[in-house]
Amino acid sequence: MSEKPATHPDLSRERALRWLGGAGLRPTRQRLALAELLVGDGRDRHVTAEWLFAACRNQGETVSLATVYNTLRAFSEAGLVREITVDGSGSYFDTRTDDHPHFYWEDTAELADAPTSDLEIARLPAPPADADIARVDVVIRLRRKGA
Amino acid sequence: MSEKPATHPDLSRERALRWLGGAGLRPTRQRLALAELLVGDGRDRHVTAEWLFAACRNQGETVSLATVYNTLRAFSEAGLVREITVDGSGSYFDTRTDDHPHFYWEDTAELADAPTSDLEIARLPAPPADADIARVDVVIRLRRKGA
DNA sequence: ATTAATGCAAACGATTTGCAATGGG
DNA sequence: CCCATTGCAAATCGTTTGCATTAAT
Repeated sequence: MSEKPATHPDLSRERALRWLGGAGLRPTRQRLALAELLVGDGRDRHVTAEWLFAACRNQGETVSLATVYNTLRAFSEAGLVREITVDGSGSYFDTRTDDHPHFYWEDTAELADAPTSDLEIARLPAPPADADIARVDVVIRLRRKGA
Repeated sequence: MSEKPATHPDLSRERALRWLGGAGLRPTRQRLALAELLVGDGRDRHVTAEWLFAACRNQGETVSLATVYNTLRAFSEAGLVREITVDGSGSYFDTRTDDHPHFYWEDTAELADAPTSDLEIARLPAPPADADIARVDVVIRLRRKGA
């Protein structure tokens, strides 16, 4: 219901534009709308395709669900977002693209950043000789107390 | 094509029987067949439903794919296996049910145990006050060198 | 103009479910 | 015998794709 933008609208648009431009992606109307929802306020975000689709429509923008999926894949391949799958049903897209731990609420299926500074992996298993580590995913599954 | 059982057939059957019994699950013909494939030789295993289905048929056992799925879910709920989802398409079932790190080969989509002893998490982010940690999933994604 | 991006609807693959048939305890 | 388990086929869910239309550069 709240129509108040989180930050100055022009700044949000500006950020989205730079974000797309930096990856060499054409700033179409729908990409811009999606990008604004993702990085408009500069905060990190974990969204599902469905969520983004709904959010976009709420702003009055017209986008098809297929385009949301295709766009998220494009963003992902361009390195703008990172795809994370935590349980079989649906994946999340994280605007923060470096290795960092996540909290996952099992009851609400919400994904959030865990404080990075508090994770310290002292020793990581050495990869087999013919392999490089592409990335390390750490998901801390949370259960509400007294559930 | 190899018809040679990995271990003594009776021992394998025996193990499967105890495994099911310990969880209070009725040892039907198909559950027994699946259980043998999973724990018959005492080694830890990471299987997909499709793999298990195929493996079962190769032994000449008749099982429906639906039953494989339902049975894996039953095993999972009984705490006999742990379900792991690493990327959107399909989940793995691990016969080892404690927290431990995994290697994931991005090119072949294979999941394997990473040497546990080599992982050391010095500090884990503290869970929010109203939450308990249900489990911690660590997946080390591997990319073949020079790919 | 040329080429890429969009939207729809149909296609998809993994998993689940309804329900009748079967089989353990 | 009774209730759990099975199997099949149809249903579901998230995601992708083919292709004609539209919009960027």
